[in-house]
Amino acid sequence: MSGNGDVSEMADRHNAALNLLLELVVVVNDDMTRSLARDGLTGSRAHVMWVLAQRGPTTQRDLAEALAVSPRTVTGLVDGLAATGFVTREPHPTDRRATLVTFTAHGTETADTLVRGQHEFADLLFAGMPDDRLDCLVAGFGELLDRLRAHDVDPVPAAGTGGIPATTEEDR
Amino acid sequence: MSGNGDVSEMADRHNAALNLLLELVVVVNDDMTRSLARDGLTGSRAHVMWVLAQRGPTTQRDLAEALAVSPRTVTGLVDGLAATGFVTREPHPTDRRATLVTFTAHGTETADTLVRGQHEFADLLFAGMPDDRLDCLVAGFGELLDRLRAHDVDPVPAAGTGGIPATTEEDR
DNA sequence: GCATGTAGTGAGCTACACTCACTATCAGGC
DNA sequence: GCCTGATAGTGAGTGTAGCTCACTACATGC
Repeated sequence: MSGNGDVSEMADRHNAALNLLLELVVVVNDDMTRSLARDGLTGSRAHVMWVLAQRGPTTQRDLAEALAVSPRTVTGLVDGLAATGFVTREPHPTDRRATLVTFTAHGTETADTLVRGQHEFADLLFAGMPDDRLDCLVAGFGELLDRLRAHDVDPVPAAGTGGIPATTEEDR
Repeated sequence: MSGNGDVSEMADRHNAALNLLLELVVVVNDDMTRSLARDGLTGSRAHVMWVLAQRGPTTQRDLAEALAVSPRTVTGLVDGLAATGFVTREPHPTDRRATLVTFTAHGTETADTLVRGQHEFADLLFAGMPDDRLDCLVAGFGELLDRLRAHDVDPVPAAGTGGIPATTEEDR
């Protein structure tokens, strides 16, 4: 009985922690979305800007791969960024099929703003935080990421262990 | 000069921590999206299910408020949930303008599945984690949330103090 | 020099958010 | 009782972000 109580107490603590995490996810997302909107960007378009800032002029195909998105989607994102003057499509020097998505001056400027904004955000979250708490948070984030990745990579761990195999139940 | 070095070292640590957090946000979002898709739901529709599970049959107007979304958007979400058999629109007993969005049997069942799934997710993230690390993570999440909320609520803090006005450090 | 593959886009779909305009209904005031 | 104003929901239209499929233009290999 008391053993059972302990187990469910732990489960409650885990659920509470998850709720906090989910709330944090929502709030972080909101904050970033609003901040990006101030610069005339959406999340996806900012993602393109980010990749472009790291790699310099990039083929749409390569952008698609970097963003884990279909080439067609990149066409749309680049259309948007070009329409608002952040990037241009330049001809590829050796491959006439390809275009190199390239920052305009405004684009470069905005990319810098994004970097600065992210540093400010890091400051907002962590400035003045005691070292031990920061260490523990970083370690915790790392552990959570490891667990999630282990789970994602491992859809079917082994053979015949009888666990939850493949719930091929579909209803539609 | 050495002081400056320390400052930028701290800033680097903060940026690294932010990168970890952002990665965590992405991975958590992905995991939940995929998990919901297995139940035939999207994030927004699952949000509706969640509110319905908490409140029972609910007016679309109330759903709109609970989800912080326009009434028109709720119409679309409920259309989707009704088309896939999770909910029905029942007449409101006293107000003929309103409809009560109500679970079908399948909806109730799926809502239970969602709750179970969330508990499993909490387990995946936190099961077997040492107490001190869990404590520290929970406290850290709380602090980050507090900081973000203080920032959101405070677009213009006061008059002319210029600096960082009220660090409102709390960890409940 | 011809077959095959690759880069990008048009067309068309789902989903989620918004606004504006409209219908149906409710609730008051007189 | 009836008219007026607020409220519940939806149709129409827009923007963003994904997807697939089919197609053009070009590159490359044999």
